[in-house]
Amino acid sequence: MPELPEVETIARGLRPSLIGRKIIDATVYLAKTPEGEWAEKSTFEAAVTGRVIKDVRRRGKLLIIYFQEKYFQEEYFQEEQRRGSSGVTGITGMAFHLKMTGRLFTYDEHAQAHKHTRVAFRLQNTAGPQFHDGARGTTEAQGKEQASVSEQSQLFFDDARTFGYVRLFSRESLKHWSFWTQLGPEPLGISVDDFCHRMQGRRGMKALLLDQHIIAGVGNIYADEALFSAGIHPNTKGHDVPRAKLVRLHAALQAVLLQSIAECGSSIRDYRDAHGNAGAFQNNFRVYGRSGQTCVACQTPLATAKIAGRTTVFCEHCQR
DNA sequence: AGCGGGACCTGTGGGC
DNA sequence: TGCCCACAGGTCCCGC
Repeated sequence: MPELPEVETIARGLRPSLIGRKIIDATVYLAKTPEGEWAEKSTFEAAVTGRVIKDVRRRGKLLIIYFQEKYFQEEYFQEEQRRGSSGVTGITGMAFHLKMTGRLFTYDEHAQAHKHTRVAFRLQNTAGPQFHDGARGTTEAQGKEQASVSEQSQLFFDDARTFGYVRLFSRESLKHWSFWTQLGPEPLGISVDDFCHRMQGRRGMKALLLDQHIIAGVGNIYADEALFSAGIHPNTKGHDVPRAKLVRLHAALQAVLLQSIAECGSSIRDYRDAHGNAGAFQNNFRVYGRSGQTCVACQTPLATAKIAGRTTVFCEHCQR
């Protein structure tokens, strides 16, 4: 379920507890969870070890952890030299796709991996002078002393249904990751003109909204909610929708996404934010999950159909 | 070209 | 209580 607002909420929650932390080591519990050119268990584990987290961001439904780059870090250079040319140089971050049931939680250092833990990262709080410019004189002994007193924590990637993945990337490898290169623009940043242009395809409106190449980050929940809000039938072909209605949809989509982010996302079954808290936007659903109930606007019973491969709930009276 | 359907998964919940 | 099965859904892929 994590769609744009949920992933955004997770990123915001993780950011303060991850930035500046160093990955002490990682354990891959499910071999298929890492993808891409550094997917093999021991390669993945070696490749993330020693990285310092620079930032946590979102792109579409992807949650991205950026690492500090090696040329800013003498320590990195030494570590990569020690590893030799094992093909793990140049890595700039890792991208998580949570799919339906993926979760990213931070825990204290004593937490144990459990049934659904797919990858676990042990983290060390590296806050200290050795990471400031011109302070590379820190000795190994000082480093060890700091490590022993600094706080440790863990980041777990849990995923009951195992559809989720994590992928290490370098600047170069991103160019060859087609999902990344073909990802459409962010719905919260797209202009009205670009949005209308992109939504004028031959396919049905729901299929267009769900297509990550056209716009990134919209899933079943927010597609249904935005279409209801704009009064558009999910099966209407994009090129048959008048521009005025596409303009309304652009505003409706942004409004529903922003409101959901403000309420920390929607919690249906699995979804929890980085602190294990449920979101509240599910209380604002007007069509999603309301099959058979009446339309909040006209009291007509809501219709349910399989559209673009998804269960779709809509109002036949309000959406045309 | 676009759409439907299958595959990938497992926890949940309704029906009996 | 317990069993069976449909269902949930993001993405890719295949075939019509």
